[in-house]
Amino acid sequence: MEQSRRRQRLFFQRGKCEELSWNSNLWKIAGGILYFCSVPSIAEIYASPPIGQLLKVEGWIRTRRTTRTVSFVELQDGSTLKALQLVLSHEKISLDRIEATLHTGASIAVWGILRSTPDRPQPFEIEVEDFILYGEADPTTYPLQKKAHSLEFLREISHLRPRTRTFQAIFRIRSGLSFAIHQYFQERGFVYVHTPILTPSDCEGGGQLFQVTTLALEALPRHPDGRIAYEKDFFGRPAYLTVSGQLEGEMLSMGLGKIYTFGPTFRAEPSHTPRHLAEFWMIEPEMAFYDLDMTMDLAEDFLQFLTKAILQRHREELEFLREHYEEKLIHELEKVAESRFIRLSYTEAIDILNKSGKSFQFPTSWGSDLQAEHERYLVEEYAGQPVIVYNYPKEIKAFYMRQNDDGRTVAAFDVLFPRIGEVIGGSQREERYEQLLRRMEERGMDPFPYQNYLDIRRYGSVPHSGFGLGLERFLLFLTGMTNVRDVIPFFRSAGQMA
RNA sequence: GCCCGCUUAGCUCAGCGGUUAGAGCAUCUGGCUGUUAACCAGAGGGUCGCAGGUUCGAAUCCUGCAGCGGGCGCCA
Repeated sequence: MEQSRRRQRLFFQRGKCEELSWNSNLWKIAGGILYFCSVPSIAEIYASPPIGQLLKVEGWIRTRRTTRTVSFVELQDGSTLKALQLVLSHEKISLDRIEATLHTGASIAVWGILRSTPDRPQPFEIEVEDFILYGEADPTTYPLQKKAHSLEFLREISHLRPRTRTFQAIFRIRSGLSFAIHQYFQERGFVYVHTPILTPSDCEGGGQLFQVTTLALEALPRHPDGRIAYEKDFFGRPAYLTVSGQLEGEMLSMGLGKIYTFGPTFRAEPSHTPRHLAEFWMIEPEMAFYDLDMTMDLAEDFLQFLTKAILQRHREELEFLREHYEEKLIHELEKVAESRFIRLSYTEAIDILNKSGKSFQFPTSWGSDLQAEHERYLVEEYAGQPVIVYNYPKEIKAFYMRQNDDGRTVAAFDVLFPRIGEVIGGSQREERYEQLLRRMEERGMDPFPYQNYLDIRRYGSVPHSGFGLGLERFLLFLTGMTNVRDVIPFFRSAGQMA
């Protein structure tokens, strides 16, 4: 911006005017003098309006309103949720040309002077000298209109929904959140590591995996006994898409100290809910020498840092989403950013639920997992703010979580948020070789695929901990959306590839 | 995987056994002293998701299927 404005102040040679083309930033005025136009984004114009200057602006048409002598176009270019009003005098630009081309969704470049309009709803507008059409948008078939559309409808046109302010706001917040996540960890000495996407084992045994193969599915090579001949597959053995980078993250943290992963994760579970995706993004920090309390402190500080970052850096987007989707959005974010999370041991949580006087669909008793209705009660009725539940019964948690001295609980924790439930799950890991092996045997797990994972307990093992944050679920909280399909650009879920 | 709901014009929806299926917005046409979801008038636009059944008669009732949405489970 600064550079292009300086350029505009330079003088240029006299000469004949070039034909306007899409990449032309020249403009001829009376006398045949050629000027360079600056080509600011709409965000730059709002940040520092170059009133009275000749500009070239490019974007997509949001709406057009035509009166007898003049037409108004609202132009958006993605740089801000705000639109730029263009004024087209029918004396300069024929009404026929306007009506033939300037429809909602069409893309154009305009040249014109920025005029201040202090007595109008918008602060300024472009008095258009001329425009060119990049791409038309036939109004009889273009799906988007100037009126609001349902999120369900927009899900069917995932290639066009980035044209809406709703999705511009969401994807800007998603971008800002990703940046803030890196910022938080980088400023605190964490190393960003890339754990593999292709994995050899169905680690954790729980989630269903997507199998990856180069074998011809219609003619699988088989052994005489009918087994599939995986030695002919690409890796010489079965391969899958990762369901978590945690096990590799632990190995990396045993050398690098504090690490985090931030990447895609794949689950082949046919869950038809507003909270599940087959491909989603997860952040998994893993810290050597961290116990459960330190990790819960980190998780709370992390979530508050991210929430504050979005409040500070994405006010415009939050205001838009608050106005159109969730009245309490900013209020909720501020509350989370400011107040300490309530910490309850699992045993305390069960006690509170038992004494609540509520009749739950699933009864609460020590040893059973907390259901969605229980989490909702704890967060929304009991605490009124985020809750961390820790020290769960070992039977309902994963094999790698560290056993507590009581013999019946593990050092696990979940962070429960208003509206979205569990946003973080984490634990101190079992760093003692014998205990880990015994846990796996109790569960009937074959330790063979976990030799490397066990090995790091044999050589220089240390107490360590980590957690996982589901990016899309946290984005539900930050944006006020209620379906994870609306916070990822192109969703993949059971039976659907947007 | 289990349960519930929805599917009518490009979009959002009304009609829920009885003439030729409606509204707003969008589109098109005309009008309008610069509009702000502009406004005013008019026009075009529908195999009422698909298949079958009940009935003198089905958008409407029943069955199956499909798609979408939601609740629960699993989880992040």
